[in-house]
Amino acid sequence: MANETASVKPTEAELTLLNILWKTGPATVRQVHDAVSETQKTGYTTVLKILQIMHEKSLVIRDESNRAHVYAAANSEVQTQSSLIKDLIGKAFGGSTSKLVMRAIDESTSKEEIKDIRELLDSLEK
Amino acid sequence: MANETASVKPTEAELTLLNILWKTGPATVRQVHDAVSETQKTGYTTVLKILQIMHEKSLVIRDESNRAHVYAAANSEVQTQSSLIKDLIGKAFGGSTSKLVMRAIDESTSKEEIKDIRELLDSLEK
DNA sequence: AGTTATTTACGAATCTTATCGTATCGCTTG
DNA sequence: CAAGCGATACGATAAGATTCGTAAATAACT
Repeated sequence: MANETASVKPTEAELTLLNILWKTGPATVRQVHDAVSETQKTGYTTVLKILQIMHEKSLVIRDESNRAHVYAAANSEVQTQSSLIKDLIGKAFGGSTSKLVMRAIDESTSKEEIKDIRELLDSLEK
Repeated sequence: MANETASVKPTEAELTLLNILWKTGPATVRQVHDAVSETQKTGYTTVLKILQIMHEKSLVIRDESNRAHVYAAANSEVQTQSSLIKDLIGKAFGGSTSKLVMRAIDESTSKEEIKDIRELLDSLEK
């Protein structure tokens, strides 16, 4: 029972490319490469290869109707974030969401952020 | 400037062993292997090897005074959890703690956990 | 002491990630 | 049409993770 949708965990390099795709929307290899090049030095074919592998894993979908294929993230940013968090909660927090949250929030969390979180709690309890 | 202390990110298998060491305290390879065997089938030498590698990476310390070396986690569970969360926040949440927290808390979070989190927020605002 | 059991050390085999070079394909343009 | 440019495909390489078998060392037992 191979999972076709949300189960594949992106690697670090893959997550970098996904972040770009979520931000810019569907993009060609060149566009992704240009974007990633602003912060890293990575070869064009490296980006191409990673996108091809991501396509095999169904982490991205691609439109091949033009010569330059257009790639897009297969899952939403929210979906992926949720799955990454669940993974971490399971592996490092004994399955306890509150433990993770308590560890995430610390002195450096701003009052603004605390307010946001409190409002979320309020809305959940209804 | 190689980091001697908190910077090495444990792999999945390593995290499994760390969880055991945090729970039981310092332990021999056999004890760790017995513990891990309750939920997985893993060879004794596999556990040994991973612990040796973790020792090279300074993820664990070991006492070699007896024939059966005694391993212990080099960093506390809290330290490691914090560092794993920071890592995830940086890579998948654009550096925003509140985004992570809001994604972590969902319908499945129990009232009990929500209460715990709320108390933490209260204590932080003082 | 000699045999057995336990442990560490070493290294091989496999898999995955990450990175690129080279080849090739298909347009575009002179 | 031929040459060149921009793209994909393919394969090679190197490093890290994971697994385990075998050998060697040490302790324990009869």
